Amino acid sequence: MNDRPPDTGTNKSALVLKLSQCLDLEEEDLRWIVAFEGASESLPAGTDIVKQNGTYESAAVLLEGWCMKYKLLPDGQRQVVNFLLPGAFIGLHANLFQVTDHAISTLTRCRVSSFEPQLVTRIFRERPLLAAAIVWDHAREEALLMERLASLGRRTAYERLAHLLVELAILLSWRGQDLRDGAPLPIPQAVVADTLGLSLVHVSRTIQKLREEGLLENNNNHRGIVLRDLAGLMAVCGYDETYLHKSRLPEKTVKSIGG
Amino acid sequence: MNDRPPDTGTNKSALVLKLSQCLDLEEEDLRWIVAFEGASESLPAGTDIVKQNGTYESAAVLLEGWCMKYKLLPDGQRQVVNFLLPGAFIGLHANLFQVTDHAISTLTRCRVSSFEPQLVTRIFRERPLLAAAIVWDHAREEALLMERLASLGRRTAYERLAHLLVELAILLSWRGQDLRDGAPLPIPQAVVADTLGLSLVHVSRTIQKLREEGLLENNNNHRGIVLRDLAGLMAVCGYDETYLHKSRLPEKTVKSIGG
DNA sequence: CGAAAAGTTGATCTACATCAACGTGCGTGG
DNA sequence: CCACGCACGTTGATGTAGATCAACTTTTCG
Repeated sequence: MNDRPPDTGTNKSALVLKLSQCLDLEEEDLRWIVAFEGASESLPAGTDIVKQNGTYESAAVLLEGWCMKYKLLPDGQRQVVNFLLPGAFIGLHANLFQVTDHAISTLTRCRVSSFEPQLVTRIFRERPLLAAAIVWDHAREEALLMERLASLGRRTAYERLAHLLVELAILLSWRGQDLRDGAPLPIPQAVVADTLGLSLVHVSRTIQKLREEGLLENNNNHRGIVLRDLAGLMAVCGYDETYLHKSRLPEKTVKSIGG
Repeated sequence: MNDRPPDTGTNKSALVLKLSQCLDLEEEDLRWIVAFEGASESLPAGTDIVKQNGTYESAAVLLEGWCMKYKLLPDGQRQVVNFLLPGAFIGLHANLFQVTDHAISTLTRCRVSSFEPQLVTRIFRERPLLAAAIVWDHAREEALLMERLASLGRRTAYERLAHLLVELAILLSWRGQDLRDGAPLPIPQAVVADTLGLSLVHVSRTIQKLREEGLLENNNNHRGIVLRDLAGLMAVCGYDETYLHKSRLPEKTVKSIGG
């Protein structure tokens, strides 16, 4: 799963860590990225960062903690679209759209640092290779979304849950964290339900089942999901990580832009 | 639904038509776009344009006809991700990823014109405002995907179908076509099923129901879906078109890039 | 310590899947 | 031009994954 030894990410910023996955950042790129990570702000769990049908105030980078991006339907139901991990952009669409079609809120205490949306447009004008890295990141987000769609459309509850957990475990492992070390997911079951298109009750039962199969830890303190058998979970859902696109920008793209 | 009189699109290319939605294209932009639409090729219905787990050969623009983008799961099931209408890019990710995580094939006879993927990177370097328009288009695709996810996660079969039909009707109306004029959708029910995460049989029954309600045409020749009452369909699913982002690039973005 | 958030469990219900057979229209080749 | 075959669609009977309703723990936190 990991070709290269995981970077613990203690010195590098999460954003640098992420963008480094697709190309070798130069000194100047790092200077640009520093501008993203200026003054940071700490937000408690349950804070709304972006409100649906609102306007984009500012853009930000998530430095620490977990967020979720979700949509509210007219009848009050909620669909969680994805989870934001450190290094994720928040509200990057500020440059593209006037009105938000989704909401974002924190799942844990978070550190975020906001920046002027114009910063991105300047990168587009002055640093096209770094712009490509941002587009690359965006395209990968979309790839995750497509896979989630396939889950909701064609997988059973059992498979969906396993698939989600494997995905998160892999994404975290890229950041040097490891869910197999007994760290619980900071996601309440109600949120899992709204992510996978299931009812809260059925999520609870499905987790039970995964615990009985020995795939999840049998935690007595009834709180949080703890992985136990990653390979088993992957087998359950026929996990294929192609869609994560763990690969660098093609050489010819870099050449063609960066010259 | 339509603020501006619909452009019939007979003179302008579909791609120009689409990108014009977000900004006023200049002469030079048009020259770049012409490069996308060089020699065109005609493909019969049912042609695979992009194969899953393959490599990106070339990129293309869809000039005429309908395509679908879909994923195949390990167990052979299929999830349709979205439909491509004239003006859509095909395989634009060639610049970003090595391996495809989805497939694309034609639903009708199509005209496509392929171009060197490098063309896009050159636009990124030399014509950032046009690059922004391409990113804008990509972001809008993602917005549709999010809404589809919400459908699969939280809407009933009846609502899902209505929502899909309204969405397609609106997208077509932007191109000057109108589904209410009795034109049938070129989408077989099996494909609708794989789009909405339903079984073929249930799609058939759900269509029946919409016909009984007078929302769809009661076509006797048992082929194709024909709209009848668009407002009724919108009411059924609580349609909110915010996510279509029918708005131009914000002025400050244009200024900030285009100077 | 009390209240609210999070999770569990059981009973019942239903939207949708599955299985199976049949109708309809279209294209192709003889 | 007819006949065969196939893609597409319909219909009915039955099965089931997951929703819903409701009561009850357990944990967290003010």
